[in-house]
Amino acid sequence: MARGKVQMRRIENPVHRQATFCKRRMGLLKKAKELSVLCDADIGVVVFSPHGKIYELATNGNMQGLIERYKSKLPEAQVESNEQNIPLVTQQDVLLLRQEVDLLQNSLRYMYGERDINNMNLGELQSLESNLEVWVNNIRSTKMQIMSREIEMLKSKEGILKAANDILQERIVEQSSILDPGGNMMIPQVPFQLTTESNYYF
Amino acid sequence: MARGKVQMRRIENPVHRQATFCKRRMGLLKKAKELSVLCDADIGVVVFSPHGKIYELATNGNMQGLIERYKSKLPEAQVESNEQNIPLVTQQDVLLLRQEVDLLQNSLRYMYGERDINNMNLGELQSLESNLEVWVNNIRSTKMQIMSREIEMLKSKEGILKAANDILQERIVEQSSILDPGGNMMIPQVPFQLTTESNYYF
DNA sequence: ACCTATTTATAACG
DNA sequence: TCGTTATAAATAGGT
Repeated sequence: MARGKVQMRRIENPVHRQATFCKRRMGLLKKAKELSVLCDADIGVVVFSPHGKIYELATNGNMQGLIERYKSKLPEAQVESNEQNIPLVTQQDVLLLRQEVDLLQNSLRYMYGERDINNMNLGELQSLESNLEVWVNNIRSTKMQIMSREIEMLKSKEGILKAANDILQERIVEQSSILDPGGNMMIPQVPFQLTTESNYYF
Repeated sequence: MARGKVQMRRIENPVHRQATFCKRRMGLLKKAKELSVLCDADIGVVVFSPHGKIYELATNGNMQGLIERYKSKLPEAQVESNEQNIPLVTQQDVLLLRQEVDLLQNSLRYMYGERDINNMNLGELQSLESNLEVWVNNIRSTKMQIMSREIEMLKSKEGILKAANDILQERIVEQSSILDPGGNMMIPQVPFQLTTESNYYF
């Protein structure tokens, strides 16, 4: 895909093949994560390298759950397997339970992981905690931005009002010199109140 | 990835989300096929849409086979934990879990209901921030509970092991005085290794 | 592992 | 969903 189109067949050079495997494997998992996040989907990916090594991704953090969900949604799989003689009632009950669990997991996604106190996973909690902290930090920085913006706006408002005030003052001085050429009347020297006039300028 | 960078979070507009889901799903499966062909790897991909529809790819044409292969390569710890711990879930655990679930769902609903941090006002941000902080604190206290429990367990384990060790030592002294009444033989004074014996007590 | 020229994927729009 | 196109991302080949 770069520096030359690639033919869609097995790369014969083992070094090239290994390098491409590494790069594209990472790309594939990244794409899977992105699809999951953007579109609210649960995704499982398993990659077996030619040497048998496993690379996997389960966007809900639990491949077993995905596999069971997969099996439960595929009628053919059960017909195919040798478990036809197991009582149907039990099977259906299990399926219903699984679906319920899946729904819960779907709603909770990443912060899920502490279903059994005896079996809680510290690592998952840790990761959830830091995710939330990133989230809180984002909110705080957004708040800062909003407040900065308001401050900027108020400052510029202040500048404009001051200028308007100056103009009004001048005009008053003009008018009073016309009405009272001798300058004997008392003219208030304080600026006009700003709060009322400000609405005309915004 | 085109006509504008995309933020890595759930697409809120349902129409856009569906369109993106369709395109990216196809892209993901294509990438998986390519990796498989180019690098001679076996790959399984399962995608659950938010509405529960399944899209899948198994490069060897047989997802069941890939699943079996996946399971056979896993450390048995997971299978073991699944089968052992399900019976241990108590009513209390379920209640606690439900409460936790409610809290999480409320936070989530609040978040997603507001679409996007950038469109929230200061008051909403403030409220969301404190919700998240409650959440983080709950997680921290849960972590503390887990760790306390582990510490308790390790301590009691230690006590039992020490007692067992003492008993074993006594027995050795008895035996050696029978075998060697004169006390001329060298008797090792170090305790037996605990790691092996401990398995009999747990 | 890092660097870019290029190919691919895809967001926005109709 | 399908087509188009401008642009972001992935990555092949090289160092």
